[in-house]
Amino acid sequence: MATGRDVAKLAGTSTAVVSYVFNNGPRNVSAETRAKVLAAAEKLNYHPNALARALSFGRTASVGLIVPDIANPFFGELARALEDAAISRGDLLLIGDSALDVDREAQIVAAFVERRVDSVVMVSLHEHPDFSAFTRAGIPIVALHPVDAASPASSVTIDYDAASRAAAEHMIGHGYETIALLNGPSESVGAGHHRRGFAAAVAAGVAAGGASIRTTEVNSATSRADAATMALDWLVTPDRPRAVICATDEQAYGVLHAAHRLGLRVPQDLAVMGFDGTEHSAYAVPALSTVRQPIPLIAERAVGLLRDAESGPVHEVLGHELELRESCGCHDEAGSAHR
Amino acid sequence: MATGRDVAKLAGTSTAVVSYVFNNGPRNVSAETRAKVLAAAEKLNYHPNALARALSFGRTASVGLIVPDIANPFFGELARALEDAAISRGDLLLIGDSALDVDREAQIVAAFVERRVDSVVMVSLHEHPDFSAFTRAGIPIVALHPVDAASPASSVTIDYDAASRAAAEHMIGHGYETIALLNGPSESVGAGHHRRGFAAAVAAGVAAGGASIRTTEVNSATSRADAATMALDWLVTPDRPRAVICATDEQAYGVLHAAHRLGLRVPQDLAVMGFDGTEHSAYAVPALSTVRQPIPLIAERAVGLLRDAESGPVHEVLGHELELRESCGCHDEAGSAHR
DNA sequence: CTGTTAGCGCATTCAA
DNA sequence: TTGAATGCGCTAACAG
Repeated sequence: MATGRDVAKLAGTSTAVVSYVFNNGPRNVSAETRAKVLAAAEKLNYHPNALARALSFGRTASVGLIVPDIANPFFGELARALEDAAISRGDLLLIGDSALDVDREAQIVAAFVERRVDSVVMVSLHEHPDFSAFTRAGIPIVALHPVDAASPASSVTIDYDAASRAAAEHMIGHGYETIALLNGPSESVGAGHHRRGFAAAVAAGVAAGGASIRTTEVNSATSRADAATMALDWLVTPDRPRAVICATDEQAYGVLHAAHRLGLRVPQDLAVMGFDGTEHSAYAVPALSTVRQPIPLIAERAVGLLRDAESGPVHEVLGHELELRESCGCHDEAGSAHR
Repeated sequence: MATGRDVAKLAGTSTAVVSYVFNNGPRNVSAETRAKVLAAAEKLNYHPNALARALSFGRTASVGLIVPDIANPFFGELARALEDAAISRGDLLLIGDSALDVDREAQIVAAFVERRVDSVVMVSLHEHPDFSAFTRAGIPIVALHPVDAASPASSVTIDYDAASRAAAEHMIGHGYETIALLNGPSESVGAGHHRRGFAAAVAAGVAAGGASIRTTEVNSATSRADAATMALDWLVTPDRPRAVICATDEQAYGVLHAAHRLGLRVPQDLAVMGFDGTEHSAYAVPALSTVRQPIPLIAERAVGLLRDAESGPVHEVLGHELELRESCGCHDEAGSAHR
């Protein structure tokens, strides 16, 4: 690869001028020499070495993203949105997939620190993540899930408790009397929020004098495969619930599949509610009712916080939205009337 | 961040020794000083600066991956598999999402070149990609789709023509007499392969004296949203086909959704075949019959080619597999008998 | 407006 | 076995 020196030599100038040209500063360059430099660079296929530049400049123009599972479309959409935001700032987004493996997560954290990413956006596998590797390196970090008050990380999230509660209240409003929460692994990051939101909705329903509701919590990994396997056993029993509220869309897809295999009609025999609200949820069979997280907004705010990150951790809470479609029993897009 | 000099100072040695310790060479270090260096590094939270190291060493220990759409689970799974392969080599995988946008693709290519990734794995948006930015920089590249014979890139693919043909032959074997190909955009990268494979199967069927088959090709973007929208209009007409073969699973999901909305039963009223075979296809409603690409193998071979990439472009063709489930009419996992 | 030069942090050759 | 010194490619302060 050609270096700045090669370009300078060919253009008959110094390396400083080459630098000035490619950075539009900090010194001015005459139009004539600028043209010569550009021509030489073109001819030599010169691309400034970002490593050397970063080493000198003290900034890598890159932000790291760590997600638990890049094969989950929710994180795919998130990565997409963050890349949009990063690129429009002139940064490169480095995506790391921890693949639901804590060792892998640690490896990626280390790799990002060593590569001196300017900042990090992270969805950790841990309930109480250890951000010290980043903070000790002076790398600002935004978590996309709630963090401890004492944590050095900023966060951008929706109000999970409220969102879960809204989902549950909606199902209660449908009049379903046996409702199950299909939660993530019971000690997983978000499980407590879904549990609390669900319980709050039930308590409020009872207080309001509604019919008594039987509830249960079951668990599966956050994947459609696990949820389907689990649901295939679970929903075959005669005391299966009338409605299922899932902690993620992925799990909801698994339930939808299991219901189909078992010959259960959704929503007539089993109502299903998801959580996350990726674009895919609209194209499920049947269309999945879900709680939509505002992914583009989350991405935008996350990089926004990174930009002016000097002022200590900030915690932003964004709004969620109930996306009501067919699977919960609201709309009927498939023909036969119900509800 | 602490530097090697800080560590050397605290350990009472020179920076050279620090380097020797962290690289296990090229010189030996006495156990005693080694311990002192390690202790000092630990205390200072020393992480070697990968940029400086790369600048000096001439190697960044990173491989770039460019995919058209990271929100498509096929590419998510691919990224996952490639990250596995890269990490086991001690490399970091940089994932770039071109988001189906050729300008974005060009930006990522430039960013990877400037960051001097050691090699690139790419699924281009172009039918005839221009790899010159990489080749002129001496960066070896593996495409995961067929490339021109004159191309400097290696490739790892399945035989798309044969795979498409196998899918079509299977549907013909079911006895469906009106079969449509839901292809990608007609000038898109893989459209020609699917078209040829489909045509070959039909011709072979006719030659074998089978019943005459009416065929059509329709097109949509490679997304379930587009496919669903398109199918909603298309399948409502009385002359809709009995079977649809899709160029991607994403499009098949869109068809499944549209069929549901239109009250068409799959496979009784409409048989559907996908293509790609990600894990998700097994959990569709109904389970999707599809052509499975061997993603882990593709990933492994891709980084394998990168390792010993000095010997000019290599083209590997891997095997595909027909994954027969419910949507094509083969299995019935949902109760009522048919076929 | 432009050239010279000193780092940025690390790896490594050459001396010791 | 260890230390001093040089270079990787680029930026920016310092001199012209």
